[in-house]
Amino acid sequence: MDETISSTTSTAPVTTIASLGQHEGQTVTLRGWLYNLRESGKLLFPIFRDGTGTVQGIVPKSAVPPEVFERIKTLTQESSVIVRGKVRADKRAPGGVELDVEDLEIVGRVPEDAPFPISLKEHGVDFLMEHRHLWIRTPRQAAILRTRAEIMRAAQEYFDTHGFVRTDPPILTPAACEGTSTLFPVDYFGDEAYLTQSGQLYIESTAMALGKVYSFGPTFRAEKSKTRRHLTEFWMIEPEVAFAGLDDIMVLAEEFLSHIVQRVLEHRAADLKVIGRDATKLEAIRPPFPRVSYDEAAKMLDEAFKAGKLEQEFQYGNDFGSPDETYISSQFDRPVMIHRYPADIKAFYMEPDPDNAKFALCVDVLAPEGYGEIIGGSQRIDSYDLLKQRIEQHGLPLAPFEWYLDLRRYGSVPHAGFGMGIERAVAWICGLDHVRETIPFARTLNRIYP
RNA sequence: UCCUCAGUAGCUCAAUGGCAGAGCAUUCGGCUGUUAACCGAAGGGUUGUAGGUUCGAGUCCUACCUGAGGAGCCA
Repeated sequence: MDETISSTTSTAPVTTIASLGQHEGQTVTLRGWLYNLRESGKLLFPIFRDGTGTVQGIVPKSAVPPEVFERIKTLTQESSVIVRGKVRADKRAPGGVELDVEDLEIVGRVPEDAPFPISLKEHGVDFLMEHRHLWIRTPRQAAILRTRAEIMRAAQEYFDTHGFVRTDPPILTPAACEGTSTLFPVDYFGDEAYLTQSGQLYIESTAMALGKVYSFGPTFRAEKSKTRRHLTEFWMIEPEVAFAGLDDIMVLAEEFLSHIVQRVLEHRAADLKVIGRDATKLEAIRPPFPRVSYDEAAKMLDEAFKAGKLEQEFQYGNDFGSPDETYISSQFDRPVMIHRYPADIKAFYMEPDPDNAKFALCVDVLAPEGYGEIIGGSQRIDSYDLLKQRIEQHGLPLAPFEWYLDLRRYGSVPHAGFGMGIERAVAWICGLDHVRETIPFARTLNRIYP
């Protein structure tokens, strides 16, 4: 297919815009779309994009046949094209190179009376989300999606090279995992099933089979949350480790996050620049991360309130609110790990702190710059009796958890793990103000189109 | 679920209760180095919906719809 499409216009080798730097002085073929067209008299400046980047072409009227000049002059935004041209280094070009266009073939022409809806000027959120399928063509959105892919790749790479086996839990589940969040119900041949809100309970069982495991897939929350941090469908990567405690997974979390950030800095520096992300803030992301206990964090919030830096007084014993998290994370230049929350406000399966059973052996990792919680994890209860007791205390039925209790009947061991929300991590690493731009098609409270 | 804000041309926004406008996009014309190019011209409107107040409503009032930001809850 590619051969027939490119051969009609050009016999020059097909390449991508991102790799034009290696083709200086050569005549090449590009396949892509017209991003913008500027003109100055007998000079045309078409800007092409191909998914790897953008490059400006230059077309002097005297340099091409009249019909080619006219074809480019009347080209419409986002028409698809195959271009042949000579790569030339130019200091004026943002990417360092320009293309002296020799010939151009139109593959799919956008009609004048129905132009591409997304102009280079500003647009509102509603309009952009309604045209998300087209919005992702713009350089900034493409850069974000490439960075998301890099983050996902780096996350998997970390676990794959550290002895973890990927074991993905089911998406259709018979009951709530934690009994807290609101779930999406689906009809399962006449029975009610739910879309998973976390694969954790399942990977606890695969960890007992394989030692170190992780899962990576979509999760669903039907909460009516309407903020810059919430999606109803989001991706989570969750490691679970047998014979591990809270301290082990805190070390794991800081090394894991540092690896991801360093990979993005290595491989996606150009995209970070397009996005406008201050990379120096990311360069500080290396172990060790600060560790703050719930009690210490509560003290920080107390002092901040007294100093007038927080509007609302923190009530000891509660979970931190968004403004609280923002304040705490703003005190550090790298993610901060808050550990040992009160057991009452945490999930039923968390191991109590042996030093003080009021607290749970759990950790939340708050990203810097006010991005809030990106990781939540804990050591899991390994005692059969205690786990059973906790299920009952939380008013949950035992029957759906029998398989989960089996893990404590047959060779139970201390184990721990965490989950990282990919979209929040992407939002932080890219410096975005909303998670809706971190995923190709965001699912939010009020939007399921396109 | 609660609080706040917004809805006017395809898009982004103006318009003291008194003739509905600009920029971008589109079309036409000009310009040989433009960087969201620029300059000139043209076409483009049931002001979210339904009521109400008024001589007169885009503007004021009521209800509803839609969206956004935040709270709660969470990753």
